[in-house]
Amino acid sequence: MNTQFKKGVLELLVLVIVSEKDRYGYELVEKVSEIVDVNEGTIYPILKRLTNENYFETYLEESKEGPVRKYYHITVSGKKHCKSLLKEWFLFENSVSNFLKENKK
Amino acid sequence: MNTQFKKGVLELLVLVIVSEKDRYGYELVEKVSEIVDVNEGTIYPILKRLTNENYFETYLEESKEGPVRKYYHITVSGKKHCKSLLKEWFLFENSVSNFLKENKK
DNA sequence: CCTACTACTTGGTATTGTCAAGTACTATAT
DNA sequence: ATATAGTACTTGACAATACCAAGTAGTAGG
Repeated sequence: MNTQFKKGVLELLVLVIVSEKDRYGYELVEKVSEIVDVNEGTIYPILKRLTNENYFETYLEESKEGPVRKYYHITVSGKKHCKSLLKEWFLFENSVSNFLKENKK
Repeated sequence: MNTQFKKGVLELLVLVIVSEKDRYGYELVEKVSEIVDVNEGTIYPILKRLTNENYFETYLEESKEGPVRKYYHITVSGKKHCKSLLKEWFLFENSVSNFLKENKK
């Protein structure tokens, strides 16, 4: 799958998934992978970035199946950011796909 | 508009526009701008790249309204590339948008 | 001859994804 | 007890692509 298409979109997917409920990194990698192929080394930096930008807050929780998990919780600012990214994505996607569909004819 | 969303998509738009008929650079900048905001300095490097990869052939033609125009013509290999990128885009776009729409509920 | 529009080029920068390797914990089987 | 597999996270070097700004140059109109 074209790597470039994912740029920016992975951030949006992560935001939406964490919006739904708190998640830990490894879980996010799996969730996102169900939608598009993605690498661990891609998701963790996104989480770090979004946390630095105050879109996420984190806390630790022990697990019986392995090492401690770092959970991500979306902040108010994160929700706003998510909403505005969502809007932008649909605007973008619509204008691109409409153009492409028209030009296919 | 989110810069990152455009990554890879601009190449696809350029390929589709040139598929329809031969175009020169400046014209392409205008055409693409109708779909998504874009910079001159972004389109020209794409054209150079696609030409280097033998997806385009070029020829010069004089113009009455300004300097000589460099026209881009799509090659057989370019058409193939365009088709496969189109497929990838729709696969990608569909799985992302479907997920986002479901998660909005 | 000055300005605007057309047309293309180039160089430096920022962002983001990939790959590969490494650390470390738990559970299960040998 | 130890080797393996699965879970969980981190890091660093690298590649691709978009942006901005500036520069070159031709044509047309005031």
